Amino acid sequence: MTGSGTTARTQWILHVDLDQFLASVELQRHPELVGVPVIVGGNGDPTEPRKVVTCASYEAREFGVHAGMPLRTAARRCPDATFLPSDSQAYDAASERVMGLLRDLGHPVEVWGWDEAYVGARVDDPVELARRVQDVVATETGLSCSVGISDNKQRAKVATGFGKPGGVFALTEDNWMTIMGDRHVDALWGVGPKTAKKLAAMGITTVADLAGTDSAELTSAFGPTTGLWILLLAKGGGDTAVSAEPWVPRSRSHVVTFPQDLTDRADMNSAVVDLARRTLAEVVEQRRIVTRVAVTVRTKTFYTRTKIRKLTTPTTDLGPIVETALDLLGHFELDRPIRLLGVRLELAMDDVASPVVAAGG
DNA sequence: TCTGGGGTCCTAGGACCC
DNA sequence: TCTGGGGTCCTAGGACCC
Repeated sequence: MTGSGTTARTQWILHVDLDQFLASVELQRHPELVGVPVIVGGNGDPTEPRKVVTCASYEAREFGVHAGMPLRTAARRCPDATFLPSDSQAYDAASERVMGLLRDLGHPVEVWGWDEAYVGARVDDPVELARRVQDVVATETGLSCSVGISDNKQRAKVATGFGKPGGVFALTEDNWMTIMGDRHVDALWGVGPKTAKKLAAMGITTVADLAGTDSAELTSAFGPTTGLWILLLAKGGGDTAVSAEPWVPRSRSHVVTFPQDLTDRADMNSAVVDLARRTLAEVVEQRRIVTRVAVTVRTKTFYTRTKIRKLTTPTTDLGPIVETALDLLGHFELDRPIRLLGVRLELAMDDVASPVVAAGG
């Protein structure tokens, strides 16, 4: 395919991550808030219990506010912050615009949620491309993004962290171990607190430690897939494929945390029916078929369990889905106050209608 | 001022069949 | 009669991520 004069260029992977995405979208609508702490979450009421921060602006982060923190804690830490309700439609629209701009660059784009995407590109100068991405996004949308550069997704993602906010950073074979070797294993994308603790018990605390561990030791502790995977991550490896194919969801779910715990069985039933109905409506809209139904229960003490059952026949009918969900609910001990209920519908992956091939791009 | 919501993937173990 | 072992399907639970 490629002659010696035009040897295949490196396939670079750029990880594009929008900075403080939700807060930035809000700042565009409320320019008077630029430069002051902004906290997005819940209904925008900082006194509301059982609601958490979805996104904190950099100014709010200075006060120790971060995503996942209860709004009431955030209000205590940063009383002067402006609290705004989460407006998913606005974020959807902003995200679509950005992803469209990325696609217009002519390289495959793999979307990873609202505010992240991978761009795969065989170019000589990935830094130049990264700058161009930032430029186009800033010019067309006013949003700032950080870009990580590498030759696989995981390393590119880690690189982005060094570029935030608004910067570009490349991590490659040449600088990986120099930069990452002494860092704690949880700096790797995919190594969380549990794995880190288990590794620490094995005497492995840094990325370099992990990279130098015998694979047999890791596979016996973590299983054949996970063991080899975290070893690869420590060595700077990862997924090298960027797919522009539209993602086909495996499941659709909704959960609800009640403002006050439920103790009445009839209330629990109606909540589950409502969750199933809403979730199924979205599944049907996507022209998908349900194969399994799962129900999640969380008690007052945060004890959380899920029961799941395969349907005798894949279906889009509400009847058997609700019946299954209620039956699963009935298999829990419901004598304790219930904090959260959830319904997840798992979807048939075969016979998924192929995406319509657009005639005109 | 306790701990949201939406996802994916992997592993373990029991049941069942050959 | 007793025993070994592979393969598959299913559910529960864990871990991680944004």
